[in-house]
Amino acid sequence: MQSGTKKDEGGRKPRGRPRAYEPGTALQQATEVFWKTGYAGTSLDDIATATGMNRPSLRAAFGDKRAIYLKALNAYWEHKLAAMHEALGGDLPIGQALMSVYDAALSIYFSGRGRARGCFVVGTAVTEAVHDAETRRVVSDGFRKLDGDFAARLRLAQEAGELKRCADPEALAMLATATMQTMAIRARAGSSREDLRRFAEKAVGVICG
Amino acid sequence: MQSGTKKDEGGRKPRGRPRAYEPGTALQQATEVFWKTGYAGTSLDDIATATGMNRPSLRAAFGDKRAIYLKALNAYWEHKLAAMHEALGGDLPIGQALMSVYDAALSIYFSGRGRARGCFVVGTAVTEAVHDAETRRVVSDGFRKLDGDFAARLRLAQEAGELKRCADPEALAMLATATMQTMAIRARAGSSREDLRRFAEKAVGVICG
DNA sequence: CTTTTTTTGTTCCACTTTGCATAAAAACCC
DNA sequence: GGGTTTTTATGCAAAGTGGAACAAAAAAAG
Repeated sequence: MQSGTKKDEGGRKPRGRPRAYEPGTALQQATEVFWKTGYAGTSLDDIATATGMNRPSLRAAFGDKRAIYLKALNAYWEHKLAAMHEALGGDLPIGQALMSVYDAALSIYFSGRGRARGCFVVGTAVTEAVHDAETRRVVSDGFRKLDGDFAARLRLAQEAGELKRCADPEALAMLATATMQTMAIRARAGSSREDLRRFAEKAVGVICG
Repeated sequence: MQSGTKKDEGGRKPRGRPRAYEPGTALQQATEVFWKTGYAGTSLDDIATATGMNRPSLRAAFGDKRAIYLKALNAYWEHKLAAMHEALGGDLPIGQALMSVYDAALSIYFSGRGRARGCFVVGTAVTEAVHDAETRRVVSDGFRKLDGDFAARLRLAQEAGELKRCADPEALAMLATATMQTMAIRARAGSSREDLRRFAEKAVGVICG
């Protein structure tokens, strides 16, 4: 059944009629729709239109609407956390490392055509988190990881003498996450990318101050 | 038509059959439902059940679904901003003033029965803000006012010597708003009230630091 | 070429949702 | 009490939504 990719990587093609879509691309297109109009505001017809698939194919590929959303949510977190991790990973000074994180975040928040959609999690999953336990778990796990990545990097900076001895890396990490979240919210509320970047610079100043 | 309250405050009762509901209460009950399941996730039947009204009465009283939501959103902002303003207004030291703001926010985020719903704006309106211009305007106006209130109070603190001379009140104000927003998000994602309050104390320490 | 396998595309069904139309009810005014 | 006004309550029609059934299509395997 849901055996993931049935593509035979060894060159041998699978047996039946070939798929008219690419699962990864289709999930990405589904994500775009959810991202813009939210989980409840998106219908399967909307997703079918966006992917070029029809509903039975959608169901066969990803399951029902909630399953599609959860797959989109997990894929988004994976992508986003990888981008954050990479931006934090270089050997830049802590302030520049944080700014590269926020620049990466802005690239995501202002991606796609049309109005900025901010963060997929903040903009859509947080709404569902109250009444959907699985979504709530995925959301909180993701933010926990984000806090953890920031905290680890900030501890490193503190050991390197870039931060005050009395600073609390865990608290600063949550503020770093908060900065990212407020940028996501404000992007969705209409703030310009330039304004948000200026704010990020000031926030980094306070955090590293 | 939509002349607002038709109640004759002078004691004389209005002409027709009396209303079986109180508009303010009904709007509050509608807010509760939207707060929990979001705009798109709430049907008029849900609202009718929550208010005890039937749909035609709902329509006559508040208009269609979007109109009900916008009224709920405006009423929420009014209440929330008043609470924030009042918490900031006392003559407490800046750190305590900020904490009383966050305590007031937590009271709202953890109000009602069942799981914490966080902030109505962050939890529901932000989702709609991308594709609904009016919602987007109301959301951004509210956050702008919040930033402004924080900034005014922080400027006062700076003049009183409670903050460093080099501090940037506008930037700190946005961080103060960000702190509130992250608390709203984390409340909805399942964080405990105690954890959030501890985080608020640390955030205040950084902001006033 | 036929069979088998897998996906596609059409169609249908049950349910929900919204808006409206219309009747019934409850109050005041004469 | 009868008429007027305003609200409540019931019901209906049209559109939307999610799910599933089924035949057609496309490819490999024999």
